[in-house]
Amino acid sequence: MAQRARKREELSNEEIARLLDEIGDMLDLIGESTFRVRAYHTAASSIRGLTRSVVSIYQEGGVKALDEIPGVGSHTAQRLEQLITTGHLPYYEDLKKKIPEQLTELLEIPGLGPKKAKKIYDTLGITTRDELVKAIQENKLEEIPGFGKKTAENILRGIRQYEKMHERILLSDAYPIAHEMVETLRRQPFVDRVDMAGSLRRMKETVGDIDLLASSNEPMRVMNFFTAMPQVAYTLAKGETKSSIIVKNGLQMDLRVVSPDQYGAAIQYFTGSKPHNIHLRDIAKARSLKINEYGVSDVATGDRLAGRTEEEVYGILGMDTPPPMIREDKGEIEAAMEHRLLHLIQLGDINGEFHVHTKWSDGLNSIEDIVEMARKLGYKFITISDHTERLHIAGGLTPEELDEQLREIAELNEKYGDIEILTGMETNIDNDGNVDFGPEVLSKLDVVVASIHGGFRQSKEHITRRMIKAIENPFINIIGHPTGRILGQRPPYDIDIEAVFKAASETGTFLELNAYPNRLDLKDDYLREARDRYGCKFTIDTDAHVMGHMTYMLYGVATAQRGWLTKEDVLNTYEVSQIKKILRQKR
DNA sequence: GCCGTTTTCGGCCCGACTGTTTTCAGTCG
Repeated sequence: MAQRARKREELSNEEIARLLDEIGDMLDLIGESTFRVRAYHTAASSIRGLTRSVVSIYQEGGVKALDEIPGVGSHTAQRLEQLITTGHLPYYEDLKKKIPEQLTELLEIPGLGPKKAKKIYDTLGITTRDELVKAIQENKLEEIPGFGKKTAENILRGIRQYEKMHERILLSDAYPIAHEMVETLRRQPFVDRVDMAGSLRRMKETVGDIDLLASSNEPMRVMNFFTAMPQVAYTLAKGETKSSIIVKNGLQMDLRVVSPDQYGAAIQYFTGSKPHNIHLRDIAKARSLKINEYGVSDVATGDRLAGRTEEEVYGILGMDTPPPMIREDKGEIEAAMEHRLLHLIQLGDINGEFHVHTKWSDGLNSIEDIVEMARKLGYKFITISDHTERLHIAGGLTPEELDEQLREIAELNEKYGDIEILTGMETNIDNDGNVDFGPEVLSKLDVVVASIHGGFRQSKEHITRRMIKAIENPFINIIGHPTGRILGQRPPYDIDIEAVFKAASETGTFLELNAYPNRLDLKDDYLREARDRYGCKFTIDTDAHVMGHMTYMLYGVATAQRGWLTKEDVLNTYEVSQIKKILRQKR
């Protein structure tokens, strides 16, 4: 009994979201109303964005509180209650009996949707990708009415593409490629404007593909150029306004071309997100307006009213223009309507950072290299924060080595008049919540970052206790990468994040937004919640181990923007004298 | 299934491209 109760308690938001997504897919396969299908996916997506666990929301506020989650209505609320209290969901289990186990996996193949998947299953009894590949190779698929050789080929290619990279790729892997492509297109005389669009322009931590938008009076020339570039592996679709290619590393890249006077409407449309656009269209509709990628028009007269610039499109709806990074339909539309959008932090606001490694521990550069890089970035300060001794694998510093390092930093501070080098360390939070050094060592430093580097599988209570003990340590200023996730590799450790926010806020401990592209930890939703509900303050740090990593600040700031952070929320934007004063206040 | 400045019922964003189709369904974003 205790075992079952414990199991139920551990039901995570991600598990619940996956279950709802799966229900949506199954309903799609049996031909249910697309609106009902969408409702399940919307609910799943909404739950993924929550900072509080659905289980605790239910425990505190019951079904009513569940119903208040956006996109979750009374039906789903009741189903969630059933799931939470009994550990079972008969509705889901009944659906599973109707639909073969792996059939929903076929929906993940690009180019294969619910209708075709169902038809393939009904006629050939196929439920897995392997069976599907075999059927295509034996030319069985093209015999199905409505299918042909081309369809079979496309599905096979879709399967290969899926197998090659069904995971989303890191922003930092897509961004430079897209940037180069934009620059190349921009140089062509027949191209008017080009920009990144989609999740890339919104700077999401991972992206599924690369969306580009161009304007031109000669769209076909743009498309011919685009699909003939040397990077193209093959062309998925090519038209006058839209083309899709797969580039040689397996990434999909879509290019849309519109005429110059439609650019604003198009960049708005193709930036998304989808929920943001759907909400926007809803508002337009209520005002008898129609928005598409070519402009905003009056439904009654058909007159085109806006579309040249993005500001025009939002303006005609009575809204300010929300920055792309927050267009997720998480309140930004209401804020834009009421002219209360925040002025978000900008890359140029960053005066320096607090978490950089050198070859004193596991970094590759000298302190001086790092300082030179910081000057190149226009920083007013930089912090050297190497690992400490008990993190052996990272060549952590002993107290004696630290003293030596402090002497070197003092010399460099003499040498450079235009930048200040702060002394620091990234110390390890051990299994009991203690760190390597005591006050006699820590008090020598300007900044102490403390992070968890092991024991990821400990219980939620244990990890939370460790973390809070570190937060309560008067010498610890910053908690490094607070959830420990590595995108695409390791989930966050199980921690009571709200307790962490609360303790950090109460003690004046900063939470790091680690800008390293596979961390971006804290993530966007957490940043916003920590600031709005608990009044937390943050630092943005690259955790650079090579000086080139320091340019990752770009991704950190973008994530901060996605978390609605302003300059005031982030310590890096303050003057050095203020920073030193603020850091001393905790001791 | 969700939701409310037309609505507690009746809507639900909108258009491009492809393929197997003689007029459109399926898929995608």
